[in-house]
Parts: sequence; C-alpha cells; structure tokens
Amino acid sequence: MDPKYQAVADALRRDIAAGVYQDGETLLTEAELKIRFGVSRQTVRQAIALLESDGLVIRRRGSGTYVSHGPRKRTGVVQVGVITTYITDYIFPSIVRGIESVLSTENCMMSLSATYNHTSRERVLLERFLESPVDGLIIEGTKTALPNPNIALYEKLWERNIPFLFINGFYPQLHHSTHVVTDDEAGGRLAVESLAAKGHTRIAGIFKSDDMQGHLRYQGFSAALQGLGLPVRDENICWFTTENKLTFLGEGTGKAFLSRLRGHVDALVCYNDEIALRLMDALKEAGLSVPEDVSLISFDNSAYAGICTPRLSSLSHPKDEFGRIAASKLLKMISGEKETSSVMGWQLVARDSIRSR
Amino acid sequence: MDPKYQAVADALRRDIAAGVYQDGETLLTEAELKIRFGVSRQTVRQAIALLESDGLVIRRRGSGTYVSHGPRKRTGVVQVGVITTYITDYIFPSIVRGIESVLSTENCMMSLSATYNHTSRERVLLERFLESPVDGLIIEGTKTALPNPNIALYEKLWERNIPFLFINGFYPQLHHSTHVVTDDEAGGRLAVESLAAKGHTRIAGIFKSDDMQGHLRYQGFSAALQGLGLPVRDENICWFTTENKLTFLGEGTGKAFLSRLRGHVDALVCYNDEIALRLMDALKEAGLSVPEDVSLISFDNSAYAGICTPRLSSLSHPKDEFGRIAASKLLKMISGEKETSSVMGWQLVARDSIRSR
DNA sequence: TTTCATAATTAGTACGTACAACTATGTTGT
DNA sequence: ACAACATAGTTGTACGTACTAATTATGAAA
Repeated sequence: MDPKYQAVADALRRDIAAGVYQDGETLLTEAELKIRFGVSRQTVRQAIALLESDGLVIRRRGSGTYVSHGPRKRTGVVQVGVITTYITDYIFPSIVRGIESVLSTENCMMSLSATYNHTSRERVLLERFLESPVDGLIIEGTKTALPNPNIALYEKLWERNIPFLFINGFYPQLHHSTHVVTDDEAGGRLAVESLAAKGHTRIAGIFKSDDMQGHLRYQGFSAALQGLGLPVRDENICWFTTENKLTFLGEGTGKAFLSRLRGHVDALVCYNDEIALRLMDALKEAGLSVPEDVSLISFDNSAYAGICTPRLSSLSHPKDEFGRIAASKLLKMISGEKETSSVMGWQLVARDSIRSR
Repeated sequence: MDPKYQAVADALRRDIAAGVYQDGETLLTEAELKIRFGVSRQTVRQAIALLESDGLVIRRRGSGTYVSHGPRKRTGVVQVGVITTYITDYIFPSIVRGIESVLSTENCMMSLSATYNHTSRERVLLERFLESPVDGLIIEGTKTALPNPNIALYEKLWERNIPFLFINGFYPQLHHSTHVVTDDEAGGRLAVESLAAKGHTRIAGIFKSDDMQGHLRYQGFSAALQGLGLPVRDENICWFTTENKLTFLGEGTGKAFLSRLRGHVDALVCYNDEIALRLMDALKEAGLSVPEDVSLISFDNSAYAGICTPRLSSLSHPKDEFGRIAASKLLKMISGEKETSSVMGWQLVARDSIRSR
C-alpha cells in the first residue's frame, strides 16, 4: 500500500489534472488539506513537496500554495534557445551578439545551436528543446522555401505554450507565427533599381532556391525588371542550393550561366556577399573584371564586402539591431504579451563593384 | 543566516568534495550526523535530501546513505555552459565553432554567455549556472593575472560535482583545475627569436597587464631577450588593460611610449592582432611605416591579420581545434574520467610586417 | 482617501517521538 | 555445511509541538 503522503499527492494531482483548481489561484492551504485528508501537516507538506518538484504547484511563504496549472513557471533564470543555420560565420556573429546583448541585461541564459541549414538537424534540436524545455526560442528557419517536415514539432511548442519567433526566414505553413525578417522583395527591387540607375539594362541574377529569402529577392528582382520595361530572361537567372553552393559555379548550369555572361549581361544581382565573393573569383578565372565588364550588387553588407577587391556594393540591414529586436520581442512574448512581426528595410552601401554606363 | 539544514548540507558537500568519504562506501549515518552536528535527525534528513536531489548521495533504506562520488547520471540531454570573454568578435567565433562542432555530435546543448572580461559579470554568470545547474562548464578566465574574487563560486562548483575547464586563461588560486591553454611563455620567446632572426636588436613590446597570457608572453619576451644578450629596457615595455585598450595609445604612458619609438626601436612584439591593428593606425598617424621603420609581430593570427595592409606576421594556434579539444575533454570529465590539462604551441605565420635588417 | 501600524494567515524551520520497512550480520538448529 | 531465525542497525513514514519569517488583511489614524 502506498504511503499516505503518496496517496495525498496522487489525489491532489488528480484534482489538478481534472481542473478542480483555477490556474493562478491559491486553492489549498496546508491547514485545510490536513483536515480534508485527515493527516498531519507534516504529511501534507511531504505530499506538496512532491508536487512542487514536479512543477505543479508553487509555494510562497506567507502567501499560500498556488496551482501552476498552466503556462510558465519563470523560476529565476530564463532559458532562451537560439537556433540559427550557422553560428560563427558570415553575418551570424553580429546577430548573435545583438541577441546576447539584450539577454545578458535580463536574467537570461542563451542556449545556442546550429542547423547548418539541414532540416534533419533542426528536427534533432527541436526535440532536444522539447525534452529539456526552455522559456522561449529564437529560430532561423531552415530551407524556408520548401515544405518543412518538422511543422508538427513547432505545433508541439505551441501546445506546450513555449513562445517562439523566427528570424530571417519563417514557415508559411505555420500560420500566425511571429517573425523578424528583412523585406526581401523590396530588397530585390532596390538591387535592380540601383543597377538600372547606373544605366544597366541587361541584368542577371543568382538566387538561392531553398530559402524564402531567395524566392522573395527573385520576386522583387523580376518585378522591378518588368516595372522598368527590361527583359526577364530565364537563362539570366541562376539558382543554387545549400548543398551545391560551394561548387555550382564550376559545374552544370552554373558553369553554363557563367560562360553565357560575356556579351549578354551588364550587371549581376547576387543573393548575398558570400556567393558574390565566389562569383568574383569565378569571373576573374573567366577573364571578366568587376566592375569594368560586369557590375555586381549583393545583399547583407557583411564584413567581407568592405575588404575584398573590388569592394562590394551591397544592400545592408542593421544586424546587431536585428538580433536585439528579436530578443526583446521574445522576452515580451515570454512574459505573456502578444507581439507582431517586424519587417526591416534595406539600404544600399555603395562601393566599387558597380560601374556607371 | 542560513537555516541549519542548509549549513549541514553545505558542510557535507565540502566534505564530499574534499574526498573525506570514499566513493561507494557508506560513511555517514543519520544517527552519527545528528550527534556530529548537534541537530535533530529530521534536520539531518532534510540536509541529505538536498544532497540526494543533487545526485551526490544515494540513500538505501535499511542499508545506509552512500556517497555517489563519481559521475552523475547522464540523463538525456547534456547541458554544457560556455563562458567566454567575448562571443562574436575576434578569434572567439572560431573557438565557439570548435566547441559547437563537438557538442552537436553528442546529445548536448550549449549555453553561451560573455563576461566582457569583467569579474562582476563572471560572478553573475556563475551564480546563474549554480542556480540552474548544467552538467559541465567551459570557462575562459577573466583578468587571470589578478586575484579573482569569485574563487568561492568555483569551489562551489567543485562541491556540486559540476566539472569545469578553463580555456586561454585560468586561475592559479584554483589548484588542480583543468585547462586548455596556449604556451604563452614559449610564444613570447618565439616572437622575439623570430624578430632577432631577421636582424632586429632593439625590440619593444606591448602587453596586457590583467591577463595571465600578457604576463607569460612578457616573461617569454624578456627571457628571450636576455638569452640573446639583448637589452631589456623598462621604457620599451608598454602595458594596457581591458579598460583602456581602446584609448591607451593616445594618452599618458601609451602616447609617451609611441613617441619614443622613432630612433630607439627596430621592432615590436604585440600582445595580439587586435592591438597590433590599433598600433598600426597609431604608427601611421605618427609617420612611421611598417615594416620599413618598425617591424611588427603579434599573436593569434586572426582573420584580420591576412587582410590588413601590410599583412601582419602573427603567431598562430589552431583555434577550431582548441575549442574541439576543450569540448571533448569536458565531455569526458562529465562522464567521470579524469582529464589533464593541455598546452598548445604557437607557429609563426610570416607575412609582410617584418623586414630584414 | 491614503497611510501606517497591527493582527491574522500562511509556509518554513526545528525539534521530538514512535513505529515500519528493510538490510546486514550473527546465532542457532538441523 | 547449510538453512532458518533472531537481532541490531539503518532509512522511511507519520504524527505532534513550537516557533520563525513572509505575506496579506484589517482597522485606526491622518
């Protein structure tokens, strides 16, 4: 037979599960329970200790024992999980620094992990965060242009009442999710218009096919071309993916795209600085010089952009600020506030990779 | 004042940490403890309950209370805390990436925080990690050349059986701590010898005064000068700190040091690339050119070193590897193995900042 | 109505006692 | 030599009492 304190704890567990007690309300004092169950106060305390270690109730000296039947328990330190595609490369250090700068002022700890843009890793990470729960998550979507196989896990986060927020890319399948993103469609337009303003008319583009950013930048790109009455040729568009980004310029369609440039194209819109750098190498290899033969514009304004030769003209967004906004938004969500999504604009940082015609 | 059961628990934790009790052996019965501490058996039980929930002891009814002095049970997800001075600047992204690459293959989560080289922040972080415990910690020491005010917290980690490991710098006050560091004394010697090999004899140095790395590099620096029969002049040494690193070259002793260089000094050993870059700016300002007027060698071989003009000759250590070694060592410590410290060597990456005389 | 002091209420700490359940060990009987 | 039993020692459960510390409610005073 179970000991009495076990029996009392079980009875209380059942009551709590059945919803006998309201959420934040105090419904059971030790004195009352002592009478109700006909046991000593010590035994009641022993039972409640079990519930407390399960996180079902919270005891507050002088006040009462509260059923924490619902959302969050906010015990001192707030645990925030951050899932990005990469941690320490490219523009991510800046974003992470922004996030950290906000979290460090609050009483927060940041658990950082990387997906390397693989949904399989995203799945593993989400499962870990579900197993040892956090108070909130900041997530950079993985391959957001493709149907995401981990939607069920995100819905589990919803059920567990763990707030989460997307940065850079999010999943359209998940309705009403909050996100902090750049206005990539507008960015695509701005890139084309910046080139057109310098007299370029034959404009090609390289885009990433598995990210929503790639699709949107392409969308803005082609919309702007149409708006300016410039031709949109399929053969002037080159697509790459996470998996072939290191090699696509040297093989298959990428190689064909490159060899077609001379004489057909004045300017190129690049998905981001990382690819722009690879492209510049490939162009040099092919005997084309930037910006004399081809002008170049890209996205992100990473540290590389100001360093390479020629220096890259690149669209910029405030990366630290980006992280700070995301972090403070998430903290508000954790404390129960509703938050709406933010969309941030791009600004051209003009350098040497665009030539006037 | 702490309640008695807390005091008893703390005393027992200390004893266990100090190795008073053998591992599997039962060494403490409630009756004995009751007499030893002069408290009631209930109070003893309350204390032991704390130890048990920490996994330090195991109670077996009818048998005794056993010190489980060994590895803690690896239940599911392993939480690893990482405390560095900075997260996203300089060489830290590489180190963090190394750590992450190991942790991600195991079932680990990484909680990342930065001290910005302030012991007050180190204190806050350690308190947080004690409050919501992790399975292990990788810590970069803060101002390791100065007496550390948070030693008591580190000893608490010992008592709690939470393994921790230092990288880059550690605290000599903490005996028998494990660390993964570079051989800074040898580095200091190598820097001087590399300059001397190019014919430099009048060699000055800039070092950080609040890190042990600074002291050791200086130690190797001056030992090498003496070994080569070269003069070691105090006025050829410039010290800076975390707090004045942005400004010291423009004021006070730093300014005086700079203005003394011309005509008195052939070559400079710099604490690291970050300071070397600032120095190069200051030298240009002062009308001195590198390497024509002054040769320069520094430490860390950061990404900057290959980019700036002139490109910096810098001592290098494998930063990713550094993080990987630290992480896998910690994981072994978490599973109960004893680990010894590692010291890694430096290798000169020669570029353009050293001129032959 | 606000402010402040006080009382009442509630959980936390600490001690004590008694007995139950279990384990280890030694003793006895076969 | 082996099994059954008894016993001492250990932790677990349960109750009781008394007091402390924190919070909340109350009521008087301003």
